[in-house]
Amino acid sequence: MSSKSDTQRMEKIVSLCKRRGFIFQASEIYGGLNGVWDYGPLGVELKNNLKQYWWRVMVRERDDVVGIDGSILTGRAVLKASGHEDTFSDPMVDCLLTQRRFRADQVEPQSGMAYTFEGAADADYLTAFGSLLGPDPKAGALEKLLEKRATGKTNIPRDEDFPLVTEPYSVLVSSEKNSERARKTAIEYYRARGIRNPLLLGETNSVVRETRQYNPENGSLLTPPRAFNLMLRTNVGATADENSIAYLRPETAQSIFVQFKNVLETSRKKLPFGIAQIGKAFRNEINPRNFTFRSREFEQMELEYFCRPEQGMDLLAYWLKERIKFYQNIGIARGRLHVLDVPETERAFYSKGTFDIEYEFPFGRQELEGVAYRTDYDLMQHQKASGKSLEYFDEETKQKFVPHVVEPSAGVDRSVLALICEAYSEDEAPDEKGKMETRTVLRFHPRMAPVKCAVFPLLKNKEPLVAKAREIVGLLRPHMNVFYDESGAIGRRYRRQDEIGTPFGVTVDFETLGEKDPALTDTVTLRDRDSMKQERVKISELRDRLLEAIV
RNA sequence: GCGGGUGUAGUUCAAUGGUAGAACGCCAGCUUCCCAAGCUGGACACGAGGGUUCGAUUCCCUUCACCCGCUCCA
Repeated sequence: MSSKSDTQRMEKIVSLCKRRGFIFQASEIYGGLNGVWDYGPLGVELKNNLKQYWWRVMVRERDDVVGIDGSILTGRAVLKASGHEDTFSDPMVDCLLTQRRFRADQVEPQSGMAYTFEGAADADYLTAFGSLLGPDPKAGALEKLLEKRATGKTNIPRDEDFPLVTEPYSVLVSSEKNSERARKTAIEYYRARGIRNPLLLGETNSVVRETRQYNPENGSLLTPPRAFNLMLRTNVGATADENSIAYLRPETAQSIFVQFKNVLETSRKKLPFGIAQIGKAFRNEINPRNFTFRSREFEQMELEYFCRPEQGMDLLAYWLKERIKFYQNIGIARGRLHVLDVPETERAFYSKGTFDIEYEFPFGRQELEGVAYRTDYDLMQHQKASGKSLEYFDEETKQKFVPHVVEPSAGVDRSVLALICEAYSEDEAPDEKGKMETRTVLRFHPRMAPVKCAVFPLLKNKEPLVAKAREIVGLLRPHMNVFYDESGAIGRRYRRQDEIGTPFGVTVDFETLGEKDPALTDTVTLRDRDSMKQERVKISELRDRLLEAIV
C-alpha cells in the first residue's frame, strides 16, 4: 500500500519529530517501551492546540453540549456491562504450518482421522547408520531411538548436529484413504523446522469428532488458543485478588454513559444534547504500528450526543458533516480526507450506521475518527446491569424512554500525526549565495502551530536591539506562544522556525531603532513562513495582526 | 504473535578484534549579519545483558526497540 518514497517520507517525519522535540519514544534511555510515546515541548503545544480547538468548537461554542472528565480506572462491572470484558478477550490460534492466525471460536468444527507424529529425523542421515528404525517406523520409535542414542550403544551422533525434531505434530484428514496427504503435510512441517529430508517417526492415528484444533484449509494442527485481552488490567486496593480487578478504560465513552444520569440532572439539558470528553484510553494492542498511529496508550476526543430514536439517522449525517468541517478548519486538505460508509456486516451489531473519517497517511489510508449511531445499546446495557433507570422523561409528550446516541469519536494522537504529515513539506529556497537548497517546512495552520511567532534581534551583541526584541516578546507573550532566538545568523534562525512550523517571524533591526529613517522607528519586519515575504509592520499593530491569524 | 530487515553523536554516514572519524546540526565567542554565511573554541555515540577472548563496537547467544510484509484493529 505504501511505496518506498512514502516510507522514506514517514521516516523523515519521525526523525524530524524527534530532532525538534515533537515526539519521543517512551522510556527511550532504557531501550524504549513498545507502542508508547512521549510528547516533547513542541508536541505538547501542538496537541494542546488541537484539543483546545476541539473543546471550543464542540463544547464552549454550543448550547447543547457539556463536558466531563472521567476517571481512567474503571470498575470491572462497567466493562462487563458494556461488553468489553467478553469481546476483548478473543482467544486466537495460529496454524503451525502457514502461521496464519484465526480467532479460535471462528474455526469450523471438523471430524475425521488425525495422524500424529512424535517427530522427525533426517532420512539421509539415518541411512548412514543403517536402518535403525525399520522401513515403517511405528509408535514409540522415537523413544527407542532416543534411548539407544543415550546409551551410546549406537553410531548415531549425540551432538546437536544430528538433525532431529522431537516436537509432535498432527494432521487431520477426512479418512484413512488420505493418510498419504497427512504424511506429506507433516513432512512439509518438519522441513520448515529444519529437517532436509524428514523421516516421520512414531506415527499413530485416531478418529476425532467436532474438533477446532485443526486448520480447515490444510488440516494442519493449530496452536493451543491463547487469550489476547486488549484491556490493560490492574488491581485496586491492598489485595491483588479477583475482587480487586480494575481496568484502564479501553475507551472514554463508557464514563459518559455511566454518568449520564448525573450529568442530565445537574446540567438541566433537554434532548437532544451531548456530553463531551477528552482523555486517555488504553488498549494492549497485539501489534502497535505506524509511529503513534496505533499505540497502547492514547487519547480520545469523544462526544456522545443523545437524542430521540427518530432523530438518530439525521444526526449521524449532521455530525459527519460537522466533523469533516473540523478537520478542514485545522488545516487538513479535504482531498486527503475520505469518508468510509461502514457496511452493515462490518459494523458493531448495535450500530445502525457508522462512518469512518480517514486520512491519507504516508503509510496508507487510515481512520482518524468514527462517527457511529449506537442506538440505545450502551445506556440499555448499563441500565440492565446496574438496575438504575437511565430513562429520560419528556415533559411535552409525557414519554419515558432510553435516549439513543450518536458518537463522533476522534483519536487525538492520530489527528496530531495527521497534522504533522499534512504540514510536512520540502521546498527549494536560495541560500545567501543564491544557491538553491532544500528547505524543510511544517506548514501548520497558524491555529495549530505550536509556536505562533518567533522574535529575533538582528544582532545579539547590540543591546538596544536585544532590549527591543525582549519588549516585543513581553507584548505578545500573554496572547500566544512566542519564541525568542538571538543565536546564529538571521537566516539560520528563520530556517529553524520553518522546521517547527512557526508561521510568523519578527525581526528587530537598526531601522526599528530609528537609525536610518525616523519614519521607520518602532517598526519591525514581519516574515511569513510559507511565502518567506517580509513586510514592515508597526510594533503597536503587531499583536492584533497576529491574533487575527491564529484564532 | 509469525516471517524478513535494521540498531555507531541530534541527523546522515565511515572505520576497526586493541586509540571510534567526518559532515551537517547543537553550544560559546567575534562580526551593522534579513533567509542554514565566515572564523575560533567546545559538548555529544558503538541500544541492553551475557558468552568467547589477554582484550569485543566488531565474533556468538539472548533481549529490547524501530522498519517492512502477514495477522489483528470491539
